[in-house]
Amino acid sequence: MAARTSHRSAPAHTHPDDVAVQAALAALADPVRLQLVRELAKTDDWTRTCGSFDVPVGKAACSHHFAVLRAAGLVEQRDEGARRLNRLRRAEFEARFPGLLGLVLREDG
Amino acid sequence: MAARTSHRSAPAHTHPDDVAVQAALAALADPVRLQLVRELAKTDDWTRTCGSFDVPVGKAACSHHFAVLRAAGLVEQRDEGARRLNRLRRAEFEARFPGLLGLVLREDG
DNA sequence: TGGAGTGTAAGATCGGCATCGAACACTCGC
DNA sequence: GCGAGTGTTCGATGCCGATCTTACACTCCA
Repeated sequence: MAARTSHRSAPAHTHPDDVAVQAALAALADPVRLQLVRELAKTDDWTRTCGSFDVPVGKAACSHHFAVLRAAGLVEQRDEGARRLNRLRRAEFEARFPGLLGLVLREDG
Repeated sequence: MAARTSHRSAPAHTHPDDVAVQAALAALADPVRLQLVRELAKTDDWTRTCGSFDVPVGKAACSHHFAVLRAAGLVEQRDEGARRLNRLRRAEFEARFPGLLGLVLREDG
């Protein structure tokens, strides 16, 4: 199994190509998830852990939101030791839904 | 009151500029509303009435959905006699959320 | 090996939204 | 005026999703 840092089962990912427009919109229509995506976009890939976000919800809810973002093809997760690192799938998502990520990351409401 | 065809109170409209991204996404994340927008895009402006859509819901729900689309700056309505005609606000919405309407109107899921 | 830190899973609760049925308002043609 | 057609509003209902608490699994480090 090569150089795996973790023995935890890797989370199931969905490629943006397999995501319906409606699912993508629904994923981004939630305020908490919107904040997660925006904060995630501000930092480098594989630097933010699930619990490092300043969201007004508990860790269980936060974990749930990341599962939704994963299913929508918006984020990718990788285990590194006890932590689960995240990455925004900019390129793939942009290829599937051109412009959508840009709209969401704009400053204005 | 000039040349009004109707005496019914005109529905309240919201300009896309006053709509938050999240509200726009939420409006389009519903399957029925998505269908309404798509069908509306296929025909000329001011030709479709509220009840002329083949949606799997009653007229009360349909009326509600049009109110949501109106509040999201997606459609404009105009009374003409007993009927309420609709128009997709392509240009204004495109100016506010570039590319979003195009994504939604694409053929693929 | 034990404790701290991190994330997930399960079960319960709660609120919001989509929907419906019925009643009402308005317009048009007879 | 009356009936048909069209659309909105109201109240009630049902369901899905967001959230919490608790418990569990896993990793790291002392």
